[in-house]
Amino acid sequence: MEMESYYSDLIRYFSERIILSDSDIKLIISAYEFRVLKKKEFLFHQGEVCRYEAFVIKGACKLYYSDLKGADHILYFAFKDWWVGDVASFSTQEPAAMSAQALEETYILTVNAQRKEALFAQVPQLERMFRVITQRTLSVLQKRFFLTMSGGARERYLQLIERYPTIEQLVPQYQIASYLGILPESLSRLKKQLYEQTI
Amino acid sequence: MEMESYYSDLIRYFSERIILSDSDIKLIISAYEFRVLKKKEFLFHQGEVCRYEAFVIKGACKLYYSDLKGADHILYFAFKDWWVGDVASFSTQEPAAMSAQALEETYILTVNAQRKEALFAQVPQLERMFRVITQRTLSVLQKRFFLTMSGGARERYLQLIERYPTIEQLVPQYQIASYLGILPESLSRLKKQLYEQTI
DNA sequence: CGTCTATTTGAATGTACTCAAAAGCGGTGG
DNA sequence: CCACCGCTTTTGAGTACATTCAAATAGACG
Repeated sequence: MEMESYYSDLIRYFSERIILSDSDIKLIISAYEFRVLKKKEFLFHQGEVCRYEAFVIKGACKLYYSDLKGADHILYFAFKDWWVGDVASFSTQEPAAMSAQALEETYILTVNAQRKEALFAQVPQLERMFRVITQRTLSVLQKRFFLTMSGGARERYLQLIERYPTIEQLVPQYQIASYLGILPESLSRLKKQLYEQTI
Repeated sequence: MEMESYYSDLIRYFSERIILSDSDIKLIISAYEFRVLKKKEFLFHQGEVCRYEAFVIKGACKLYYSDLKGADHILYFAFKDWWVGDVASFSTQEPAAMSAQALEETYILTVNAQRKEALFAQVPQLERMFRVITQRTLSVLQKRFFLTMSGGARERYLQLIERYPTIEQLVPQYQIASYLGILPESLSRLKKQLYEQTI
């Protein structure tokens, strides 16, 4: 796998959403930097400024919030073609509300706020594209919020494995529990209960 | 209060965020339509397309999701200077995940998707402004989600009245319970408990 | 004043949590 | 290859918080 092909994933992602000229593509490639995160390495920590927004080429990250009691709450897992960042911290340079950590060796393309701003000035379609992406992200989170408010852990778990059937192969069970907002013990009991019903 | 002054609220809101020429202002005014929602009137219903995005001039709306059991979950209250809409439904014309209803007589300025698109083409700075607004909305919801995951109802209630000290004068208690994700009975007990601790 | 709606209170229930310990699994080094 | 270690998952017992269902009280509005 050549360096070039890492960028081709990003260009493909953009091209599926907006029309790009050859010069646009050159500008994009020069704005993003390739980087490898080792397993358990952080892209940014909660409480520090999120200086980079990243596009995942290969591997996986988790974005999570650690509460005052020390419990972690996973906002989402970022696999191939997902974005990793704290929107608020990245755009305002204030401390991040969450951390981003690689679950395995992960290849990413990163950009800092200045470069992204400059890129928006050079390729104005990107401004529109990122607005649409942010709208979709907001809408997905709204639905997840409603699901959390209206249902119990069982419903959240069932919807998760329906939406991402392979998730249990990709991340350990205690991380899934953290995503669902329950303890690993509770998820274990939940799965046992579901299994017993199936018999 | 003259019709003109309704628009002045919107123009002030925009002018605080981006630079507008006189012709920009004229375009904005011609894109938005003034409308009054009577108490309990809906701007859009869950399951139907959200055809209008609205800016609140006076009054208040609630945006909420009704779950399968018939319970309501308030996403947010929209007062003066807030936006009312379902971002996903408005932009894709798919069915809305929530409803928007006036809590009292409410004055709004509305725009439909076509007009908003046309306005973006005419006043490109707006595209940027709405991207920033959507980012902030996303960030606020992320924090609320983390609060919901990490804390109990007491913590959510205390943070709400700290952030919006006047909220209890503006909306009835059962609506606040719905916002907090608990039943009115639970909120009643919670407040009693907090009051007893104070003595 | 009377009716309708909102709030409070009570008792029993349920879901997920806490604390604790055992069992399973995977990798490492002897 | 197996024994051991650390980490993950499972299981158990007791607890906490919010719910459910039901009824009583308080408030708002015509």
